[in-house]
Amino acid sequence: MLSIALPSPFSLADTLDCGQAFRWSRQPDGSEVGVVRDRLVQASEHDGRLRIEDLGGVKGSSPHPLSFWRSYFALDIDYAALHTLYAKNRALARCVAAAPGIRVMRQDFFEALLSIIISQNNNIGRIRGIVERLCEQAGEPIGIDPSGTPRHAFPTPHAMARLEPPDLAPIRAGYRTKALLAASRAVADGTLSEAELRSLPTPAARERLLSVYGVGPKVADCVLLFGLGRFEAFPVDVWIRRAMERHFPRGLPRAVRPTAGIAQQYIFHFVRDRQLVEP
DNA sequence: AGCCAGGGAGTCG
DNA sequence: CGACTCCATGGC
Repeated sequence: MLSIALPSPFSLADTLDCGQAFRWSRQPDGSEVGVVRDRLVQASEHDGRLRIEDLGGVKGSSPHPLSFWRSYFALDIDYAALHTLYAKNRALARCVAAAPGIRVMRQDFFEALLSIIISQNNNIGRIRGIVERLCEQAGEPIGIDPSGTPRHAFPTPHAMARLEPPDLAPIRAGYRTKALLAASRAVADGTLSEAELRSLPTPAARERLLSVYGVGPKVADCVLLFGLGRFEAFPVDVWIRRAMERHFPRGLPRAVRPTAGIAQQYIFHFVRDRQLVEP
């Protein structure tokens, strides 16, 4: 079992349940169980520390080391400094006040890409169902979670690429099926390379994403943010904070950059769902 | 029954 | 480019 000292602010529940990830679920005891890459894990927060217990994984995989979790939960990012920056913008300040412990996680690229395609014109409950059925359909089995449900890893691009639309009928993704397969094939055949995207500046990476069928501006920005860790498109680290201050010495402009708007939108939905503000 | 929910593609002017 | 319309599905 791993134990990690948590920076402040941080909220495990808010981070995992705000709609940026779809494979974690809250347990009756308050802990969170989820599938992360090839492993089933249970996480909980106790007086300033994050506890992570590995519950098994696909054959041949091994538990994630502590360094993985630091990156996954963005524990290296100075959110206190970020919140200071956000205080200058009314909308962002409201987001922070509603759920100050949310962190934008670094998730798996391919999982983020397909999950976000699924999320288009959709709602969180149904998104979670489709994602889970997709994993049952095409992902490697892992084992039984504490609630007795069999869990699977997220499908690999190659496993997805050899499917046809009828194969995906059971997941009931509707018209998103075509886009799921197009994106999967683009990744599987190298047309859309994660390594290349990571090597590209954000605007060029966005263009590459937009060239894939079913990927529009919203999905591209979400993939940059959640699947490629482009926090500079979403100004969450100190380096970018400095860059922003250099470009906007008087503070943030009224219109924040597009990707920041996306994260903001996600958090607003979370806030609305919790009925902390008027719809 | 009708509307809509974390969009995007296709088709018109 | 801007303003449509359609696209499956499921919950309210």
